[in-house]
Amino acid sequence: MARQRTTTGKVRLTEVAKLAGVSPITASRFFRNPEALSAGKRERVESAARELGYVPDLAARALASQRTEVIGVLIPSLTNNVFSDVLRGIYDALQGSRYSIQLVNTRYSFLQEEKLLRLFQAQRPAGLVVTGINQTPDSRLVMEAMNCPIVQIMEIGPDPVDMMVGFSHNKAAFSAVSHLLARNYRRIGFLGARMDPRVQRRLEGYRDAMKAAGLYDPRLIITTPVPTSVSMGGMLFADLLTLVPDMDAVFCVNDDIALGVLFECQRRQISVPDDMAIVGFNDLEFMAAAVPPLTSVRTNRYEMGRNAISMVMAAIDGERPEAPVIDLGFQLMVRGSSSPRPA
Amino acid sequence: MARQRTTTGKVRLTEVAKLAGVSPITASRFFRNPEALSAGKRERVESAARELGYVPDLAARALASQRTEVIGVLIPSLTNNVFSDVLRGIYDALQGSRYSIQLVNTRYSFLQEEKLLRLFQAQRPAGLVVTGINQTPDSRLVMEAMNCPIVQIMEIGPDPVDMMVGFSHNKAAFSAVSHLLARNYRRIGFLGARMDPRVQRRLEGYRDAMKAAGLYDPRLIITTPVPTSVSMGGMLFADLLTLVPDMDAVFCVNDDIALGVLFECQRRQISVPDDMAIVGFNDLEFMAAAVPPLTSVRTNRYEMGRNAISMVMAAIDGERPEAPVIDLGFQLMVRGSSSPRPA
DNA sequence: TTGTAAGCGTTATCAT
DNA sequence: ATGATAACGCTTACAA
Repeated sequence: MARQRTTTGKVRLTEVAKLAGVSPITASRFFRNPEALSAGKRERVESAARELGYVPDLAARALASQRTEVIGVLIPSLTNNVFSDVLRGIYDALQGSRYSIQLVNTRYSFLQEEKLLRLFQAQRPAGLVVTGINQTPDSRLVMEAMNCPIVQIMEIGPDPVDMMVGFSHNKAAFSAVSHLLARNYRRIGFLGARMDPRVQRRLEGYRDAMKAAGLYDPRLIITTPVPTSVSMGGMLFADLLTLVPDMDAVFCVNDDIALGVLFECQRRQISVPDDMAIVGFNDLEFMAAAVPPLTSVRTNRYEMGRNAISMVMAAIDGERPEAPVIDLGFQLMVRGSSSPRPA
Repeated sequence: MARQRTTTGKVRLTEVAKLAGVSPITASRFFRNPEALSAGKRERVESAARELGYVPDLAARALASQRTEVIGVLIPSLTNNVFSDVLRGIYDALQGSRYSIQLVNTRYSFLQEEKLLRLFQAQRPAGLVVTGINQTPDSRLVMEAMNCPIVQIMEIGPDPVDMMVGFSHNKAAFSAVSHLLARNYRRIGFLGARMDPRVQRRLEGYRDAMKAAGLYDPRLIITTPVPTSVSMGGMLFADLLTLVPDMDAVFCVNDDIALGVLFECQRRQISVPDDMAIVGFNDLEFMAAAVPPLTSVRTNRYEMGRNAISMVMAAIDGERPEAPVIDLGFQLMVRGSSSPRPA
């Protein structure tokens, strides 16, 4: 009748406490706030724990305390260089803190995102970092119910769930295209792949700039839903050039595409920038090393990750930022691939 | 005197059970194995849970059941393209399973790795994926004490902690260098950055091949502990070429370095492969798109990630692979950058 | 198929 | 600074 659980065979806090000659709660305090103990007990608990090889049980801790030290992170892709920089920032900001990261991959799917948010809900994370600002209504409800600090990253917009760190993709693209216009390029193509919400906004920025200059022509736009790659850049460029032979510049939604264009130009002996200017997006490391060096829009990905985690950790400690939305901006890195063109 | 915990305000399993008119354990079974309930109770529990907005508490579950559905993954870097492919494989293999990933970053530090392993120990993960085979003795002790399936990935060797999926970096490098030798290149440089254990083994493979051909010359080797990058590739190449002006080929420990070499050759009007052959390592996507296309060693990174998780999940279910060590091999992707050279 | 009873290992609360 | 007690929400073991 009585319960006969197979004994865990695991060292518990109680046993450490017994060996140290203190109560369990004192031993518990030792692991969370050693300063709170008298020097004598502190040492006794410490040596008892070491002697028994005690390993605290995080699940028990989470259940008893009703909180965890896990920060959930939702990103849409792991293939993307862009997110590896964000992640680096995230993990760097974490360094030395007591938090750990639970990273999940939404695969650019809002339904997947919704599922994963529900999973997090069951986990009571201490905080959450979510990519983008286009969550489904249900996702928003879940997030609002979660009662923990949440930072939306990569872009900014009105109506944050809680906090935001990012920049305006629209403005960044507008600025890149305006740069080409200012340098006398006129027939500027747009090359886009895997048109996620942020890439869509870059397209809007392109359109705005071209329309403002009275040079908008929908034939200059080519996109594909397929994931991005260097070779895809070459292909898009080749296709567009066939349709628009007088194209004199391209704005690429990312640097991989820009590199693919450069290679395609080399292959076809198209001189860059004399016959074709190239501007990329994100400013990955190779852009400056290319021949010619490629102009790009630097986005502060590492800082976004770092800031997001700092904001979450601060908010957990009750420190709210002055403004809930942080615009990290962007910088146009002008290089040889978009040298001024004679008018 | 009695405990007055601030009520959680949270819907518990008990309440769902009460509303459904069943015992808590029946409700519990519904969430873990709905088939085990009679159709009537199943529906009543389901609607009760929905009505109350029940969210299970994973910590309570973990404590009561003494297990979690988290697989821990330790990787040394997030900046590295190589690991983003491994991660993609990992997350793809996970899709649809009940497991989630806890990803941690060792930063190529064995001490950090040891710390993180201890942290995992407190978490009772269902399984573990660890990068490389060079853990510290203490790390090995922790892993052996963890009593869960463990897969070491990226390389293979004797004496696995539990299971392994990878390939021989030594053989892969040997094969790449042998290819250059077979095509009549003689003064083959070695360019290496961030010399982690696997890169060290590639250096050994290079040495073995050059020695076997009677062409080994330590002056042909240049390395740096600094992290890898495209521009670093250009710099290493430039430095080595100054020291060894008659160099006719380079074996680069990764593709970023190879791309940097290509750009540097373009900059200096060194013809590839006529004046300089280039071979990279990993076969990132851009290698085939470059001009000329760059020869590289394809490593099955995605498959390593996928296999690792499949092996862990199978082992959790008691299914052990026939062999504990899986060699995924490599393929030499021969392209224009290493065309045969007239003898 | 369903239920009863007893914990899982820790921490919050209150008191000293 | 330390301790006694009662949970935290769920599942295991066993019985029916």
